[in-house]
Amino acid sequence: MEPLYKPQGVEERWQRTWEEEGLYGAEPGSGRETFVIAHPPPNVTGALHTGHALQISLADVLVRWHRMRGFETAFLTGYDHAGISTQNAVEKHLVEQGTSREAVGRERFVEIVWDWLRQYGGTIMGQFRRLGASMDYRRERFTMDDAYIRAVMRFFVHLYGKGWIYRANRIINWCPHHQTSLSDLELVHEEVDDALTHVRYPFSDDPEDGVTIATARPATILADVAVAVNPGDERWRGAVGREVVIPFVERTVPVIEDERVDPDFGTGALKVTPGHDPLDFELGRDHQLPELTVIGPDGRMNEAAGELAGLSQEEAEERVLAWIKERGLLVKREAYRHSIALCERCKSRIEPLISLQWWCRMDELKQPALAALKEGRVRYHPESQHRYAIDSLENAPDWNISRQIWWGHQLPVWECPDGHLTVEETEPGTCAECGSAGLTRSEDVLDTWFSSALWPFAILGWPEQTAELEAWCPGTLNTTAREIIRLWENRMIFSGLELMGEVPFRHVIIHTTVLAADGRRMSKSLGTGLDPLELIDRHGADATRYGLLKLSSSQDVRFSEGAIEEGRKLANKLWNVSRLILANVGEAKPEQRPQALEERWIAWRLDQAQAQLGEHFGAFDFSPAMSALYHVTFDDFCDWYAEAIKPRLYGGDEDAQATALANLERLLKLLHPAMPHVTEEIWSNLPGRETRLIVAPWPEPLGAAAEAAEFEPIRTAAEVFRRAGVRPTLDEEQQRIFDAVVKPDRAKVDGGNVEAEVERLRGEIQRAEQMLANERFVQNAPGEVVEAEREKLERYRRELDALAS
RNA sequence: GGGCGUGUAGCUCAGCGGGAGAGCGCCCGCUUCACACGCGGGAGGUCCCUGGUUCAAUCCCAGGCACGCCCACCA
Repeated sequence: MEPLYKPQGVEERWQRTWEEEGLYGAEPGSGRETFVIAHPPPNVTGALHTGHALQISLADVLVRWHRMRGFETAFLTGYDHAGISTQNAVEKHLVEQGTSREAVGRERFVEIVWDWLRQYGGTIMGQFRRLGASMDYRRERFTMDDAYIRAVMRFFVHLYGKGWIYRANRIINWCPHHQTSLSDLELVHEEVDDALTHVRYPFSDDPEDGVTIATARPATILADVAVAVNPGDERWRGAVGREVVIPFVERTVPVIEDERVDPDFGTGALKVTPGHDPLDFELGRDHQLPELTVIGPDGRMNEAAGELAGLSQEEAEERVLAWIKERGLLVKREAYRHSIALCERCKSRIEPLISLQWWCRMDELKQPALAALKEGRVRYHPESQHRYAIDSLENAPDWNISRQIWWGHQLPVWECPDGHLTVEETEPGTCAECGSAGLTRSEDVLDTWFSSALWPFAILGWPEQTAELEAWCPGTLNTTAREIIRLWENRMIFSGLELMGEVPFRHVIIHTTVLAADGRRMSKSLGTGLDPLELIDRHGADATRYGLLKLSSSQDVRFSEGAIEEGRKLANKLWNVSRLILANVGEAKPEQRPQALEERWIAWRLDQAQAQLGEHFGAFDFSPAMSALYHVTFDDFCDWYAEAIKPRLYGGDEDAQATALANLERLLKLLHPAMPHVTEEIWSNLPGRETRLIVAPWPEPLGAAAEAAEFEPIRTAAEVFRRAGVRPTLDEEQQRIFDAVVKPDRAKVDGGNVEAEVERLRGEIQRAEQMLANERFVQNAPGEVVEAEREKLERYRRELDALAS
């Protein structure tokens, strides 16, 4: 064995072995307690990023821990068809080949997508494997599998049957590039430098006077149908009820009043354009105003724009402004910085357009989910995210679920020549209403999140009553990033409750967002992304897992490679202490024979570490769990225990050898969930080892807690061993130095300088005496606090006496 | 405009009513027989500011300053 641990090669070998030996596999119905994670399906065209890597590390450490603890673990995975992303990728590919989506037509395009996915898709699962994710890859599912499609159709028809899915003409977010509607959640907002134009709209009966409005989009003036002011706005009191003339189109429209107009913005007068602005749309509906549209789905001026038809909005704006200026109606034009909505994928400016779309009503659908959240039947961690999730759900607006793209779940909606709609899971022969034939299917597809909402149970076979569904639903937990709460987590919860009367999982871990080292968001387009595969290549999967878990926290953290390096060092340290033990155990078999002080001490420390690990994993606190592993390995196991037993190992003391092997086994087990590869590799080198560590039973505590009384008051390893005179590998001078060390403790004992320790103890005694002399403290503090203080005082006095003698 | 959160050692972060900590970095000394991805020693901090509560505050409360994220229809 080389002194330097090299993960390359070792890790791939174990990943292959574990999978080939079926150790990742899960089978329902073992009767054992279950631990189930339906891992978020990555985009089928996606590549591993740091968020995935963290998410997998979190989930896998819990999965492996539970597997060792004897749970029936199902770590399930698969792909999302990712409608818009995938369509984009394939369209780009077509353009490179000199053709286009439109040229090949819908049917052929969908075939091409499938071919393309077979060729280029699905690479990410190999990357999951490279991290050591112990998923049941045999059960991989895809959101476009036949069975999955049936589940999605069932869901739609069910909601439609309850009257919770409906079609309506409303203003929606339109992406001119993708030529589809988008939900609010698929937008990003960006600040831009723009201009705010103040224009006077003359009164029809007094062209010299009028109402001055302010607009950032003069091109939409053509679609104005009213001017609105706030009812409390004195400035415009006289204008209400009169009519003004819209510039350029010279149409006469009323001046109305509405509470929603902000008197403090601009001039306090709002031009109302229901066709091209969400607020105006609502005003228009409430005041029964006409809805005019002058911008088309391509983002350019349409036929209704008359002589401006076909122009870009910028060109149209110039023409309108020129017209206004000529007639002296331009009051002013000022620099204006505001935020605009962009498509999150292509960054095109979102065009608010009126469009006939399908909607999912949320008011009733969300109620059981709200109740489940409030009652804690599903729990978000950390707690702050639980409150946010409830809040988001309470405020969830109706959901636009239709998209005008080609790749996705086509709506199960058929229209007959008379315009009647038939909604069924499979194609109906005739119209449900009039019985006529010749039905045509809706061209729209469903929002990808509509199908994702079924993930944790659709992959188990729902709506069929399968053994998997029976055994693994509700699952245990789901891990995800904060921004996915509304898009996915809440939707899975209400879907599960609606369709099965059951929550789909019990816990949701909202994990840290890992930012780039400079504090910016990791993003491919910013160039701040970080390739986890590169980290794995350089430091190993174990180190990468350890590092990401160490970084994870309750807040966002900046990436620092130091954390990964710490993991690499830990793997190396473990490797080397194993070499020490394996090279010096002779024929011994692992067995606990704790006799010497150092053996009783390390048993106690391993118990403590194991208990801490359980607490931290149980609370989903990964960073302190990693710290505990690091310190028990470096400080306790290597620095003190291994050093202390060296002479006995070398001297052929069989008790020491057998116990060392047993302790090493325990340490490997504790480390395995976080660092599976290096621990399995060492495990395979232990004498007479036939089973795999991945399925080895989690150790029973040695019950060494009873020993705690012996060690607890002494507080530090250094003191334990100083008193016992153990550290025999060192010569006298080194012994003196070592004796002076109190490494794992903050109390600094300079053994070569007794005065300093005496000084420290005197300080402690003085502080404790002061507190105990303080009547208010003694009277008001809880009894056990005062008692603890008394005990401390006595202990300090004893230690001082011992030191003095 | 709302909501949430963060300001602790040079860096990345723990701790959260009675001792100011970890890893990395830095300085000094060690080719010690598992490991220089190591061992030992050390320097380095008005725990953002100002008030308040408390016998006691980095920790609780109020205000301020500075950052970050999310939400929102300010044309």
